[in-house]
Order: sequence, then structure tokens, then C-alpha cells
Amino acid sequence: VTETGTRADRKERTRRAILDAALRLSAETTLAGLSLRQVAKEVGIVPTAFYRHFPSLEELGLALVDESFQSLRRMLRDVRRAEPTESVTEVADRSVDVLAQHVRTDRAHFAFIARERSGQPGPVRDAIRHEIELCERELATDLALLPGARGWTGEDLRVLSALIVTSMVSTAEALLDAERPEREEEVAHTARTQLRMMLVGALHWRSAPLSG
Amino acid sequence: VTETGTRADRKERTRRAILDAALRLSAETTLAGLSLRQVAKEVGIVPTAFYRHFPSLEELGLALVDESFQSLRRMLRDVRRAEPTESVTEVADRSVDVLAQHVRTDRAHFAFIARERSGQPGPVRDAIRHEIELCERELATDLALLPGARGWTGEDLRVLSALIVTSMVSTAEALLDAERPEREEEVAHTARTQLRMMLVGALHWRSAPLSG
DNA sequence: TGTACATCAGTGAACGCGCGTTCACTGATGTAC
DNA sequence: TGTACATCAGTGAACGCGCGTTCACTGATGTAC
Repeated sequence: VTETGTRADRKERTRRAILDAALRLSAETTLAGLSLRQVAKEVGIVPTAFYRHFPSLEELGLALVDESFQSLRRMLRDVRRAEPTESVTEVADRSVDVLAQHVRTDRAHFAFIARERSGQPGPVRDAIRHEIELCERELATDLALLPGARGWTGEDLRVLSALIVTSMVSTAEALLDAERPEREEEVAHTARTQLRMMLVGALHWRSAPLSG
Repeated sequence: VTETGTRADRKERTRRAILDAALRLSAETTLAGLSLRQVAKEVGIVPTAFYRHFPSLEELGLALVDESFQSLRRMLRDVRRAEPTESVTEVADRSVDVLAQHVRTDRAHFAFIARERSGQPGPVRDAIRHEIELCERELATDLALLPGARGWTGEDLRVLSALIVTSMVSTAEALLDAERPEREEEVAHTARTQLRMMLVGALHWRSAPLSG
């Protein structure tokens, strides 16, 4: 193998290789289970060369968090890119599809977030939970603009958006576990139905609550 | 400290102390992050004494899984203990309360399940996911008996129960994170509203779906 | 009840291993003239 | 273009540490007579 490019290019390529190896290896255990020596071996460098790219293992972890959040936000941006003509159902269905598509594209990043969200307590877990809380709040403001939202209180909005985000996080996890494309479509189909059910529930919430 | 009881008593007490120490320590990291030497230190025995009680660290892990599942099943039994006079709303509200109460009582076990469910791949995670799948199926059969269930297809039942279980798992996690009792009550209140919303959605699902 | 022996929970030394991190180094790439 | 020097990504030896596990042991508890 002939190495090409400037010294800076090569350095960047090694850094990228370290990040990729770390994502791959952490998928087999946990971020906390990562070992610098393992990563170095996977990349094909000597352990000490790692320090040319990151000051410590923890900094590598933070870089992975950063990258993964970029993928997450990219997805959210796509979800919110609604046509003005879209119906509620269309927005719901499209949102699930956008999620499924991004999970497929940025699989390693979503898997990283899913794994570390419930994992070891610490700054990484806290950062992920905070990010998801932000999603809930953003969704609540989006939901407030829906046609049927007139009857909802602020608490209804908060509660509904928390429920929807929980369901979407769970859907993302199920998509990550789906090995075959048909299974992925099943998961997406279920998620679409669930999202519609939640919206139907919310729409009938104030106007026709449960009897008893 | 004077040690009392027969030799068998003392042995059982040490075994219990090991399990408790393991639950406590694994809460600070992960089951996979547990170290035999840490556990032994916490219990106050020499590392090698551990082997008088468990053949290996892995067996200790399986014992924790077993104990935790017993707590989980105990809760499910309580949830399903419905009065014949209870309305749907009453069943829903009581279910959330039963969950909250059991999470409070068997906190360490529920925390263990929550942590390992999304944690390191392996037999423990698989066992937990399988157990949750069983919950979904049981719930689906329970839901089929509801007054409003006549219009639902088998898929509706499956999709709804998956949604409810996801929401309850998330509620359990939120309860575990709640430090103060008032925060716990907030979480329970939100969970009750969400559960009602989902049921309202399901009840109007076939009769009055979303327009568009 | 008293004695002789068996059991076995807990001890302490020792092992080989992978870990993160340090340090002085090498030699190809880059730069100044 | 050619040369002399600087830079710096990657090397390899070494460190101290906590790990799981082995082994022969100790001495209090339990049991048989």
C-alpha cells in the first residue's frame, strides 16, 4: 500500500481511521470498554502514536459524541423540512421515513447514541439526555402549530411530545437491531402506525376523553 | 462486630452481601465494568474468597439477572391483579402506580435491567430484551379483553402493546432518575396522561382515523 | 458432656496479562535559501 | 533546481497498576462417638 498525499492529509486520514475504529470497537462493548491499545491495533499504529491525534482516550470519546450529535441534528433538520401543503399524516409518515433513512446512513453514530444513552453514568450520558430533552422541546413547539392543537394546554403539548420522542428513540433502536431490509420496513410500518395512534389520541384528547 | 448464626447462615449472608455490593457497584458503571476485586473489597473479603460463593464473575452476573427478573415478574403480577369492576382509566392509572411503587421498592433491580437492556451486547442483554418482548405479548392479550377492543385487528393489538410497553419502560427509567418524591409524582402523572392518550388514540383508531 | 476428627469460609502469596502513559528515537516530508 | 535544516507522525522499550485465577494454608464451626 502506497501512502499518498501531504503529511497533513495522512495525519487527517489516520485521525479518521482512529474515529472509525473506535466507533466499530465501541459497538462491540461500550465507550467505557474501549481500550487505546485495541484501537491502535485496529488502526495499525503503535499505541503511543495515538497521542499524536488525541490528548487522551476521553478526548476521543468527546469527539465521537460530537460527530454523533452532528448526525442527529442533520436528521432533525431533515424532519422539520416540511412542505406547507403536507397533512398531519404525511408529516408523520415522512418523519418516520427520514428517521429510518438517517439511521441507515449514519448507523454507527445512532448506535453510539443509543448505547451510551442508558450506559455508564457520566458526561457523555448526560450530554445525550440533554440533547434528547431539547428534541422534546422543539417537537412541542412544532406540535403547537398543528391544526388540531387549539384545544391543547401547554402540559398536553409537553406530555405528547415526550411520548412521541420516547417512541421515536425506541424506533431508532429497533431499526438498528433490524438486520434485514424487510425487518426494517416492518419496524417503520409499526412506527408509522404508533405515531398516527398517538396523534389520534391527542386530537380526541380534550374533545372526547375516556369515560370513567 | 460479632458474627452470629450457623456457618450456613454466615455463608448465605456473605453471598447476599456480594450480590448487594455487585448491584451497588454495577450502578456506578456497568455489569461488564464490575471487577471481582472491587466487589470483594466492598464486601470486606479477600478476592479469592469470592470463589466460595460463585464459580466466576459471569455466574454472579446471571444471578443478578435472575433476581432482577423476579422483581420484574412480581410487578407484572401486581399490575394484572385487576378488580372486575375497574374501568379502563382505573386500570391504566393503577398500573402506573404499581410500576412506580415497585420501582421504589426494587430500585436496584429495575436500575440493573434498565442499564443492561441497552448495554453491552451479550446473553444478559438478549435475556432482558426477550423478557420485555414477553411483556408485550402478555399485554396484547390483556388489551384484547378491553371493552373498546372489538374493532381492533391483531396487528393493532401488537402495535399498541409495543407502544405502551416502550412508554412504560421509559417511565421506569425516568422514575429511576427522579431523586425527589415530588419529581417521581410528576413522572407518574405524565405517564398516566400518556397512557390515557394512547388508549384514547386506540379507541378512536378504527372509528375515526386521521383525515388526510 | 468431652474429645477427636472433618468440613470449609476466608487467607495471602503468586502468576501472567492488558492497560494508559512516559520517553528518547527515527526517518520521511516540508521549508528556507 | 539543489542543499541544509526543521518538523513531526509513527516507533519501541519501559513503567507501575489492577485484573482474574491458582494454590496451599488456617482456624473456627460442625459432627460422630
